[in-house]
Amino acid sequence: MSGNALYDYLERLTSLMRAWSREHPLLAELQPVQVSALHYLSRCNGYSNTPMAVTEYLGLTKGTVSQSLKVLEHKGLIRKQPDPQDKRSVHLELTGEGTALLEALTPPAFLQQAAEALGLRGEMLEALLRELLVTIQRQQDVPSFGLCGSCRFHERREEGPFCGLTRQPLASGAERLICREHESA
Amino acid sequence: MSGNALYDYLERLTSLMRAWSREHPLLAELQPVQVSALHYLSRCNGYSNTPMAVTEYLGLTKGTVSQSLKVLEHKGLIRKQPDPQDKRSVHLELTGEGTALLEALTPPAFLQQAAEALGLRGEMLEALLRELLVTIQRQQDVPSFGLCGSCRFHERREEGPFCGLTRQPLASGAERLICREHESA
DNA sequence: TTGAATATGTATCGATTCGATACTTAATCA
DNA sequence: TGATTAAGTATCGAATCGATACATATTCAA
Repeated sequence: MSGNALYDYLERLTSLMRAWSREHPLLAELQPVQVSALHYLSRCNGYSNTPMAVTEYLGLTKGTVSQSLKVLEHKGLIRKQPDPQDKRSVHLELTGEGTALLEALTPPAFLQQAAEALGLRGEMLEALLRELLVTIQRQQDVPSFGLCGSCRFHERREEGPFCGLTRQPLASGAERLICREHESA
Repeated sequence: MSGNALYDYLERLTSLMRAWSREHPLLAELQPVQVSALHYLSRCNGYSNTPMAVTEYLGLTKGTVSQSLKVLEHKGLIRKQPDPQDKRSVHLELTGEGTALLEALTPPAFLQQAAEALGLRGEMLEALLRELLVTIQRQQDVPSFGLCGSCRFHERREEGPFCGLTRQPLASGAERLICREHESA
C-alpha cells in the first residue's frame, strides 16, 4: 500500500508540470519532450550529448528522438557537430538562444517556491528522491546517468579530474555534468 | 540552486516511468495519458468522474480529453453513464476489464520495490512529497484534487461520513477517494 | 585483409495526442 | 422569457511516437 501513494503523488506532480508547461508563454511553442531533451543536453558532458544518449535518457526510440531533435535544430535551439573520431556520430550543443530559453524557465518557479517554503524539509525531500533514484537504478539495471564526479571511473589527480574509462583528462567543472557511461562507485 | 536538483530528479523519474510504461506488455497498446486518466478514474468519487474533472486533473483541454476517453471507451476499459440530474453531464466508470488492467500494473513494481527497500525513509519521502504538493496548491491557487476525508466540507456524523458542500451523506470508504471540489481544511 | 555483424543516425508511414475552433444541448440567471 | 454560461463532441492541422527500412561507418573474427 505504501508505494501506491508515492505513485499517486508522482502522477499528480506530472500533471502539474504539464499544466505549467502548457500555460507558460515561452513553452507554448515547445513540446514537453523537447524541453526534457533541452534540459538533458544542458546538463550532460561531451560523451553524452549524442542522439543515442538522449534516446536512452528519455526512454524512447532513436527514430522518434531523431525527429524531435530535427525540430529543435530547425528552431535554432541546438546545433549539430560531427564527431572527429567516429564519423557516424554527431554531438549536440545548445545555441545561445537555447541556453537563454532554458535559463529563463528552469527550474519551474512554482517548484522552486514550494521547495524554498519547505526549507530544511525541502532539502530532505531532495536527498530522499535522490536515494530513491539510486535504489531503482541498482535494482533494475537501468543506465544511471549519474554525475561524472560520483562515477567509479572518476579520478581526482593533481593536474585535475580524470576519466579512467576513456583515459582522458577532464575539464574542470566536468564533475557536475551527467555522463551516460556513469557507474556507481 | 536547491529547487534545481529537485527538478532534475523529477525529470529523471518521469523518463523512467515512460520507459517502464513502454516496455510493459500490458501497456504497450495504451498511451501514458490514457493510463493517467484510468488511474484518476479509479481513485475519484462520484462528483469527480466526469470528462471535465479529468480535463482539469490532467491539465489539458476538454476537446483533447474527449478524444482520449473515446479511445478508452472503444477499448472497453471505461463505460459512460448519463447524469440523472444534469442532462449535459456524463459519468465515467471503469469496466471490470479496466479495473483488472489497472490492478495488474499499479503501482509500478519498480517503484514499489524501491520504496520498500527504503523502509522508513520511503515513508518519509511519501510524506514530504505530499507536503510539497500541498504547498504548491496553496501557493498557486490550483485545484487541489485532495482526498474527500481531508476536505473542510467533510463531516463525520454518527450515521456516517457527510459532505457539507453537496449536503449529502457519503458512502463508507468515500473518505479515501479524490474529489474535484476538495478544499483544504 | 576481407567480410559479416553491429552501431549511429535518418526517412517514411500510420495511429495517436494535442490545441484551437466551432458547434449542440442543457442549465442558470437576470 | 431570453441571454449567458457550462458540458460535451466533432473536425482540422501540427507534432509525437513506434515500427520498419535504410545508408553509412565501425568492429571484430576468420
